[in-house]
Amino acid sequence: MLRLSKLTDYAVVVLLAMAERVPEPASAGVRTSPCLAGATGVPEPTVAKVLKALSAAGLVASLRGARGGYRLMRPLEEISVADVVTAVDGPIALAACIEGAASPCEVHHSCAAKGQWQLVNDAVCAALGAISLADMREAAVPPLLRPSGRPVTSLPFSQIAE
Amino acid sequence: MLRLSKLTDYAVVVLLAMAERVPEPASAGVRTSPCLAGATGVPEPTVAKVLKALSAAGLVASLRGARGGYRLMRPLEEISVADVVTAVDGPIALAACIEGAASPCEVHHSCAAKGQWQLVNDAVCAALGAISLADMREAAVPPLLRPSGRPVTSLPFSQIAE
DNA sequence: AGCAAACAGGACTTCACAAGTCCGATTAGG
DNA sequence: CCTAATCGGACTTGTGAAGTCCTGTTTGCT
Ligand code: SF4
Ligand code: SF4
Repeated sequence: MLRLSKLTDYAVVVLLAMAERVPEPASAGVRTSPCLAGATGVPEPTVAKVLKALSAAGLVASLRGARGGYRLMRPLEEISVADVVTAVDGPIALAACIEGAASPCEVHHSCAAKGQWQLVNDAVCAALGAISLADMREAAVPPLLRPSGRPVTSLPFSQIAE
Repeated sequence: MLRLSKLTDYAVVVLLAMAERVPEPASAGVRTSPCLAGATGVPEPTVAKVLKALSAAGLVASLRGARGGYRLMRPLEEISVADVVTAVDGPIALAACIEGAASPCEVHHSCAAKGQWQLVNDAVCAALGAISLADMREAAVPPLLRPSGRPVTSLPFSQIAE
């Protein structure tokens, strides 16, 4: 069905919630896991898990100890969907012969399309990297699809790959 | 990991194998399941399963009876990756709030990004629909990515949706 | 007419990954 | 120095894909 992980979906929701609501400026945008859980409706442990992956990827910073929490580092205009996907679900590798090792595809020796998925993979990465979270937030879906050639964030592929 | 179904991968491999090798022109390009299994290295039952899905979607035609087999209907210049994905894995629906029902997303009532995935979904559909199997075959991956604005097949979205 | 080859369709079993849950380590605060 | 609140990682469970198999139907060949 080509569905991305539900964790990734929740990650976007949580990030949008983090940026949207800043009622207490005293904390400088620091939000705790239960706070975000209550704001989004996602169960707390799941939110915590998502935040862990995001902090490991460097998208959000974690402040430990009492009065701690999470704080997003970059404005969400500079966070692409590809960043969130790679942070939560790992690198984007549609087939088994891209670079996501551990499964050398048991028929790779007699496969005519061995490295050809790279083209599709790059196209998907570009499509996901061209959409920022800010676009998703204010997306009233104006046309049916934008001209598809406008790189909103235009982040290099090396960043996506790693 | 954002991996597409392995069946989809095999479907592309099988389609390429069907088009590539035509040693006996007497059959007009008709290939049997065990023949394709031997040519690709994929186990026969899996090949049969893939072919069934492809014939159900109308990408290949099936000739029953002895001396039967499968024959691809369109030249693979006119078959996009999105067609194969939708034929094998069903419609492309990244999140649970696109149109792939059966799972209304238990937090949809308090989700700020309810319909925003549609933008990303359309972008992915466009990216997958702009690449044909012929592009994959002769893809020596010339640059790193093509200008991303050239619709190779330019099939309408309605075809992707259904 | 009878037989063999090949597809159609479904059901079943197996298994890996994701989803969700839990408790321990760490740190700011009092 | 102690407490409290939080992050961090490890664990258990469930769902869905992947793969296999079987039976019925159709067609060509002998
Ligand atoms: S394209 Fe070929 S080698 Fe690559 S994962 Fe698919 S079957 Fe394996
Ligand atoms: S975007 Fe919101 S409503 Fe849509 S699937 Fe994700 S959590 Fe559910």
